[in-house]
Amino acid sequence: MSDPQTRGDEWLWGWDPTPGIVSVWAEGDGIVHVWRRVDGALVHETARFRPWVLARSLAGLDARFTTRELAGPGELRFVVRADHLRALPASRDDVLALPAEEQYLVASGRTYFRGMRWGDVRRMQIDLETTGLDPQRDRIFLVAVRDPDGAVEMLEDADEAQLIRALVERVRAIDPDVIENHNLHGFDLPFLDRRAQLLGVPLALGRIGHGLRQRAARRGVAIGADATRRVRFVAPGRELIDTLDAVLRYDFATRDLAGHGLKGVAKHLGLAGADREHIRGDQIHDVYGRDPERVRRYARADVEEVAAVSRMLGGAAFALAQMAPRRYERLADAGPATGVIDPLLVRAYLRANEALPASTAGDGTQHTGAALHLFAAGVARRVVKADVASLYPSLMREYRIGPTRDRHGVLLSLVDRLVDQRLAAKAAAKLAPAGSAERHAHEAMSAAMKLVVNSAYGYLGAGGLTRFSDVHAANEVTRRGRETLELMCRELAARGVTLLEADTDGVYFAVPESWTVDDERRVVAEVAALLPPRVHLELEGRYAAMLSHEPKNYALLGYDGALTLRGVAFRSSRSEPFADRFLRAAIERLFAGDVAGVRGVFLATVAALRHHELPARDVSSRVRLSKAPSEYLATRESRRELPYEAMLASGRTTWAVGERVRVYRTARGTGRVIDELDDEALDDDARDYDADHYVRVLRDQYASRFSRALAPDDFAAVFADPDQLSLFAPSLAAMRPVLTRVFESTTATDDD
DNA sequence: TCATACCGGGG
DNA sequence: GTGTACGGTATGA
Repeated sequence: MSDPQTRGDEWLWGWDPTPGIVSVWAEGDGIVHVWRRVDGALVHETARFRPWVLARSLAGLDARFTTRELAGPGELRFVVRADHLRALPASRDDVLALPAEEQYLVASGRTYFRGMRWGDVRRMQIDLETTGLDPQRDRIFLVAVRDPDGAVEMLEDADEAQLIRALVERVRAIDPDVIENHNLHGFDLPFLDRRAQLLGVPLALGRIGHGLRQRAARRGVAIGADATRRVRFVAPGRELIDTLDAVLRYDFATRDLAGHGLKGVAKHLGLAGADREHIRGDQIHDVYGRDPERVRRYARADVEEVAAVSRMLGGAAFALAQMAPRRYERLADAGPATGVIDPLLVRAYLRANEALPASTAGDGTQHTGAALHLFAAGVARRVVKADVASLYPSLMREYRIGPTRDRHGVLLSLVDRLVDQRLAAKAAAKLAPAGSAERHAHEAMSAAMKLVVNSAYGYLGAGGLTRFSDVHAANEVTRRGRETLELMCRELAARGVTLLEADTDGVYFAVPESWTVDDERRVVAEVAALLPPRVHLELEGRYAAMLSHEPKNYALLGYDGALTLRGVAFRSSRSEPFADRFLRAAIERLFAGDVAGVRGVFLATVAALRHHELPARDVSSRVRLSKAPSEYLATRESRRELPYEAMLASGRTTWAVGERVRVYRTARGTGRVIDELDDEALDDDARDYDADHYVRVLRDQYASRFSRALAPDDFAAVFADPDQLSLFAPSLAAMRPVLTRVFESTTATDDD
């Protein structure tokens, strides 16, 4: 038995040093194909392995099997082997049967990409341009391909079958380890597969075999009639990577993306060219007919942006594949708990010759969530946000909270190691030159480690899904979390701050007028010193003012004047443009202490509505049509609904379910549709909207966001009808925003 | 009004 | 032989 240090390393990285594995493929027959990059060249090796499963008992099993009994109290204690996977039982409650290539990786201790850098992997990008989104009806007319060295080529052919053959030929000639695109698994591959099938063209995109295989995947596409069965495609010998998965993971950590589409993401990350060609999706084929060069520029930009997004964000999955015993493409879309941590634990227990627990449904214990407090509502000045980074994993490490059935403490060992090695990776990244491959590699490793560390708590709470899940341990983590948050709040309050809102791992508070930045830092540091050593409280942000409305619904004013609105009360895609502008302008006045100014904004908005000074677009809202025309007509007599009435009144009698339109209410009580795409429509703007209705909307749905910020009488005066202006005008100048303490507001949020 | 189910993307 | 989260929106009772 090896020493604890080595053992812990093996749990995290495996043990077999074979370098350069870029793809693994195994069937049930005990033959495994391994493709490796050796000094840049591709080597294809095959090896034998004996398929195996873990079983609770040997009852009913044939004498042809070989078996081995594992130690410890776990239920899954017999390793059963056979010449072919077919002869072994499939996965069920009392049997663990991994996919064939994972059996090989777990047993051998090999992983992908040892000794490789992210840039060493040969990655090709492909992007289909089609006449529409439905492969049953639409067709492919162009494919952009980018080879691993950056050369871009357009494949075009009016004969779609020829076009698909040309694509397959290019893939085989370039022979990449990885094929990438944005939404590859959600669009390109299913579309390509369907078209190839309809046209009878073999889709031999892999390194062996003649067509694509499928694997079950929650976030795959529905194939055939059974919509509950979702799959992703597999090309043996290559890894099919969807940059959308990398983007989702990235945004999960940073939460700074407005959307996950390729164009927006590339722009956000600074990867888009200044003259990037844009064409609206439904016009691409039309434009191709008139101006094919433009579509080529567009498709070229797509594959180049995919390559750039992948280079920047794809390193994290690459790093995960150096740790966990699964195919790279599965680690790229796996959930971190079931998809990364569980395989690591399985490998660790088998390495220790230790039996695994059977999956259990849990004992019915409820999972309790984090704490959420609203202490005060209204307007506060000099606001500080302090929070604990990675609170839950820190608590798990501090109090040694792990799954009861994890006798060897593998999960905590993994978390300890990952936290330490992540700090090392972060430090190494800082030392490497900006933009260098080394820095990228260290940052990617750090991102991958963070992903796993932060999901360790989720692993505990995922009752039934993860092998070692333990709701009691998860509850102990959240209990410690609530305790920590309460301690933070109590100690901050004792140092003279005004608590505003606290949620899970962070707290907003206001400091006295006389305080300097150093005073703010000092109290945070003092309170941080009272927390357990591994729990690090930090000053996360400073704001000039905060309008606290409801839990998780607030507005913040930065010291740079930037206004941030959070929560449904302040931002909604359905809100009318005039109302959005009203909210921002009025909140700005409020933060300036200018209550008369708030009324001014209100009065100006009311007047603009009543005098029809605003274009109809400003009062319109974006809605989704969820009923088909026939559906709506069936219920129209009993219940009239504005969006559909607006469509009918605008002469639109047909529409597609799911279509989004801008509508507004007209004075005659029906509605009208605004053509969003047609800027000219502004010119013949009838401005026939129902002004009184929109004044009511303004007062009831938007002015109400100020109810906590003003004393009740003041609130009534500020948002009173314009006719009453003279009554209240003299007192407006004396009014001040208020902050009110809220009592009994503590909740433990329910999550599951 | 409130709870819950579903979506995010691609042409 | 699969399973994130999160915040928003659309839906049903």
